[in-house]
Amino acid sequence: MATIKKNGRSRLDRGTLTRSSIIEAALRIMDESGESKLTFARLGQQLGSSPSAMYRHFSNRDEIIEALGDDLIRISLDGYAPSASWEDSLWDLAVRAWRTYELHPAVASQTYFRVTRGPHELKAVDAILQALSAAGLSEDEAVTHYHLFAMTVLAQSADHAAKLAAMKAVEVDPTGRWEQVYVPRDPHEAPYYWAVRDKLRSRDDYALYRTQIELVIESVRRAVAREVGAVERQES
Amino acid sequence: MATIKKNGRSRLDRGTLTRSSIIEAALRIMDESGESKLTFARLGQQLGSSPSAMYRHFSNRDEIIEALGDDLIRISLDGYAPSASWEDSLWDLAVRAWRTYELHPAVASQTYFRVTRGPHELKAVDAILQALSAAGLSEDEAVTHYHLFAMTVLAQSADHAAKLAAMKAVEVDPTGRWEQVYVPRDPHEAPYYWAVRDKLRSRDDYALYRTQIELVIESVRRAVAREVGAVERQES
DNA sequence: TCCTTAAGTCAATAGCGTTCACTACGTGAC
DNA sequence: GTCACGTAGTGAACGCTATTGACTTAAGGA
Repeated sequence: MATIKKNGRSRLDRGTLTRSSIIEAALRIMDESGESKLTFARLGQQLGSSPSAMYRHFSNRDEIIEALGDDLIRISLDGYAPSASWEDSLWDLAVRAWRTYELHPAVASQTYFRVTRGPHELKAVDAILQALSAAGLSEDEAVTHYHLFAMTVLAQSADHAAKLAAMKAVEVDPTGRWEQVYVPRDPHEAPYYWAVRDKLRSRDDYALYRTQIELVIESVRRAVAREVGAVERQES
Repeated sequence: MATIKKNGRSRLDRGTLTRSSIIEAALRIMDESGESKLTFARLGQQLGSSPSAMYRHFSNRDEIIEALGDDLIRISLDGYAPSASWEDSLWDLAVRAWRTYELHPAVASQTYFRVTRGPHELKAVDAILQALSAAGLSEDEAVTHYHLFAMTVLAQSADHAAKLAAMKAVEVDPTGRWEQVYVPRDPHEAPYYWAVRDKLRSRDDYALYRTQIELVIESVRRAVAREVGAVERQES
């Protein structure tokens, strides 16, 4: 891999570094150490190259993060195929996003709100629209519910990912701050809180996520019923 | 304010800097220039002090951001009082969060996922629980729907804020990247997308937000009805 | 075979958060 | 009144960061 040059210094062969090998290393670094640890120096270490070699493949750090965002969509959709039932398709897409974001929380929290304009983003949009079309929605309702579904999936999965990333970041710095959560000083200050303070602690983000997806799908069902009803009224 | 010392150099009077004056300056900087521009040097400029003077009031940069988070909740709840209708109360809280996050997108996108453990966070939790209690929910259902409501409000408002913050950051750097959004190469590559590509562009995040809040409130109504029904069945 | 292109390297720069020893002001004890 | 102490504000470091430009040299076409 590395060639020894005349002057005694080693240097990577031409073509050793590629966009995808850099993204792969960047993903590994982010997963293991968090967003702030993704530096050019670390990338250089991981790849056995000079830090500034990255600039031959990406014009700046932000472009690397953007590429990571599209890669996350690629990972998420890997092997996806529409189900017979449109509801199953939406569930599949929703769960895939959650799982992927959970596996790569640092990347997820840094990229979810970006429009990557990469090839995989388009596939994801198309997959959602296909499911909504299969449900029987008109184009207008499909667009509305596409936004509703995508917004719910991305925002909630990213919210969960951001918390995971923040917790991981604190874990390394062992101050134990995340245990003191929700400890008020005086009962009368927040009586409603006080009454349920023990129950508040246990929180299953994934169960809440599923509830929200169910609400969105229920909304799709109602929209389909409305449109079917409208057509029937028109025909009678 | 600044005293001239014997040696000819000026120095701020003792007590000029406070946590709240620093937070105020930090909020202004973030609003005007975005998250990455909040530096100790800039804070020093704004306040006419040495950059390192901040360390007498905050132990590091992260603690400043955390304090900004609690301040955002304070701003959001300023003047809030429960309405006669629990639905109005929830709507009020939801709209307040959205508006505040929209006014301070850089701060919002950096703080929404944190637990500030500040005094105002507790008030917000209590206000939501109060509304759900007024709706007639049991403690268990109130806790569940508290999480559902809070997760929806925070994640969606923050998602919107993150986009605003990202757009602002790009605005300064005028590459015009945000106009190329959603432009595919080949119709057959993403046929469902292609069919509605024009309709996809116009997107009203706030309208979608209101739809989601409506879905959550509808879910509360159904839970209330379920519980009323359960009690009546038990009595008969 | 030579010559152009571009991938990888290295050194330099400016800006960042953070630390530390230092200075001098305001306060409480006497 | 005055004296000592605690502490707010200072300024000079430190090590790390992204980014740039000049360089070397491998690869590939003419």
